[in-house]
Amino acid sequence: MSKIRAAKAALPPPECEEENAETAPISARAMRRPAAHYLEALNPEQREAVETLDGPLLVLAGAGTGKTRVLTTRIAHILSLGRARPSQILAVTFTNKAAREMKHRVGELIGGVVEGMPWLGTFHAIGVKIMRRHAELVDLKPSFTVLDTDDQIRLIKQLLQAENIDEKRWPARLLAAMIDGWKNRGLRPERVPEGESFAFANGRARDLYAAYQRRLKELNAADFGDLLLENLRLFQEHQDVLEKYQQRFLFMLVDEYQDTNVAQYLWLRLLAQGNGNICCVGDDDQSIYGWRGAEVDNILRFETDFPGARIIRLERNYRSTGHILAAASGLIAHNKGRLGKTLRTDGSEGEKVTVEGCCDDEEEARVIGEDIEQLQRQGHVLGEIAILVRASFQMRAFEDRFITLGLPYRVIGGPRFYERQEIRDATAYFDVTLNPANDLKFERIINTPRRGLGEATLKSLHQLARAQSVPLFQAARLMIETEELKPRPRKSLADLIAAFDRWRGLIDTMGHTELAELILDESGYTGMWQAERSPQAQSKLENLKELIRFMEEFDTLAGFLEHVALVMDAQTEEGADRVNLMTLHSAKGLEFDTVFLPGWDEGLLPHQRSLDESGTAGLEEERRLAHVGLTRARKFAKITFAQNRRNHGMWQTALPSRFIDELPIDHVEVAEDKGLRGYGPSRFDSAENVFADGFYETPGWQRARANRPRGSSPSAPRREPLTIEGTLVAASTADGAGLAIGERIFHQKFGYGRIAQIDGNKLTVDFDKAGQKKVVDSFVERV
DNA sequence: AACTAATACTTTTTT
DNA sequence: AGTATTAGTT
Repeated sequence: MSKIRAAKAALPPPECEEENAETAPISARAMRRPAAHYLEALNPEQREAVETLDGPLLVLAGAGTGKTRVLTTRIAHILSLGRARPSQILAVTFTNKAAREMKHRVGELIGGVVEGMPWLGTFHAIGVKIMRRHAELVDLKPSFTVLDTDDQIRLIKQLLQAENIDEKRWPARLLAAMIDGWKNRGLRPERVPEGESFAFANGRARDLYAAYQRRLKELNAADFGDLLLENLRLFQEHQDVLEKYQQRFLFMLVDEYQDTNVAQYLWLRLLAQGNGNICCVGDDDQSIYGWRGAEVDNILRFETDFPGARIIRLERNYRSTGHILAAASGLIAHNKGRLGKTLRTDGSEGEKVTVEGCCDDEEEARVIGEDIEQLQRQGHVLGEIAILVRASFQMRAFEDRFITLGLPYRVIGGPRFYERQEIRDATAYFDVTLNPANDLKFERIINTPRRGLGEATLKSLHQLARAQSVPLFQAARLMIETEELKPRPRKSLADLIAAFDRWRGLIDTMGHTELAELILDESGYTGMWQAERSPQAQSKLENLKELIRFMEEFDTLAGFLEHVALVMDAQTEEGADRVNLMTLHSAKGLEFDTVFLPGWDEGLLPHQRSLDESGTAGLEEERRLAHVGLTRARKFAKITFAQNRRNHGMWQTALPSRFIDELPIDHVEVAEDKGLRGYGPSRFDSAENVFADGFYETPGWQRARANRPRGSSPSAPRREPLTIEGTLVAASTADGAGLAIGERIFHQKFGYGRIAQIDGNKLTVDFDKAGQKKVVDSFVERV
């Protein structure tokens, strides 16, 4: 042990023994491996990026060039050289997923779990951590709560009401977005430009922003923007605190640097003024979050911002075949403001990028659905196929189609787990139990489920709370002692207060998961969903169960709540073999063998709104989006466009995207005369297949047959229930088919309906709400 | 306070 | 077209 410690600064002898693997410090464990081991896996540029440890470094890492590998190896290298302890490395990412991935991969490199990297996390998670330690310096208590967007809007609404501002003309959302924008740019209320203040309520925006900040402090709360902006203020106003962190962080690493906003940039720069060992990894060609405050300029200006900076370009692409890479490069070359990289590959040319025009979005879904079935027949794995759309409304056509085909798919992205109504309601209950002064949460659930405490009651509570300057909960406690409320609400409110008091009393004696269940049960919250027989109610109950399961990973209720707002994201269950459906934005950082890119229509892929709002800059960002989409593909990419699209009710005719014409012709193949397929009434599309040979071999049919409880061959693989957004959508009917025309059925996605026609295992159902749909029988249950 | 009818809104998403 | 929120009614 001591021998290893003594050898810290030197390279370890190769014959270093594998003793004390559990107890040895990470750096020591890392040293057991010969240094060359991990460095040899890198190409020269990557290796240079890993070994250039001192001074500012910008790694321009094009798509698929091993960006994460560089970051993780660099961390391992620093540790292995003994240049820093794990706690002296700051590594920031944008998403929890990226942070987890990095932690995992560093762990793999140095052979063990990285318990000791306390400063590897998202900007926000690290921001909270620092702010809790110095809360008083930014006018908060260390126990401050982090507001989610819902709470934020609610608070702003109250503010607008108090100021008598017409919410119709000046929606709370707009102000919330403006405040968010200012925070992203590092602007505190007093610094908001006069002109921008006039964009809301005749120039009152700045004052409202200031009032909002005051309310936050009163509530002992911070919103997401504050986690950065207040942190920045902390560093700016307290030199001693800043210096402490400057000294602590010997090395800084930043992932996805092209996505940083001004506040993040200023924060990073302050910290980097310590020893200057900052390494930013990014790709200006993948900056797609400009609308959210990201500044491409940050990456373009790196050399000026960090004097003496080195820039290393990673241009060897290990992901895509030649044609795909060439098509993507040709496209992105049309952008003006870029640092410029030339991606190249040593791999094969592969197949050209296919382009196919469709007459409308339904045909688009049908064409892609057929292609996927074809691929599946050829033995492709569904999980290696992705459909990347520009806007989420495009997903509907695909979901409908896949449900009809019985093709398993999963939606990635979508509303995040903790953002869902039921999860927020449940956590609001837990929050109030722990902290009755949390007005926003209390207000959220005071009448959920309905307990007769509506607007009128809430209004008088607010009045009393304001008059006495006490939290709502306290006001409620006082009010039930008075005659102000009518008997019924008074009783109801008294019961609620008593219940919360009782739950609070149980915190120390009861296990936190049991307590959570008890709260949801006794409050009537679970009962509320059980009583509702809607397609969503069941999945909401499932989600609540999932929430309880998730809680088990924490020691206390408080510990759980601390993490829930920042860290909890949709659990994307891996493993099950499904087609991936997501937006281009959420596809960044992922890769698939086969990628379908539907909706390359003028007005949708260069999105009209983006063009209108940001002109050329908007167009370039849209082009980067297209580039991100193409570069997700390893072997096969297909672009489609639809001439007609039913957007919001109206049929709109669109031209093919200008980006299609910008693709270098040598690497593109236009799929022609396939246009004939799918013409004619869509409901016959499966019927026509009955006569085509091979119908009984289509994967959809086989899947469906394999799923039939009886009469299927025992060896047939059983399909897992289809899930959407992580929730159970269809479980196979246990007691077999035997459904008859005219029967009432229930479908998890479409709701209730009546069977109109039966064709083998495929049912045509007239749904009460969703209209006529074709579904596979195993997706419905009898009612 | 709860229900129903009318009206507005619809890019992308993290934390 | 569809939903989500709001205003008006019971």
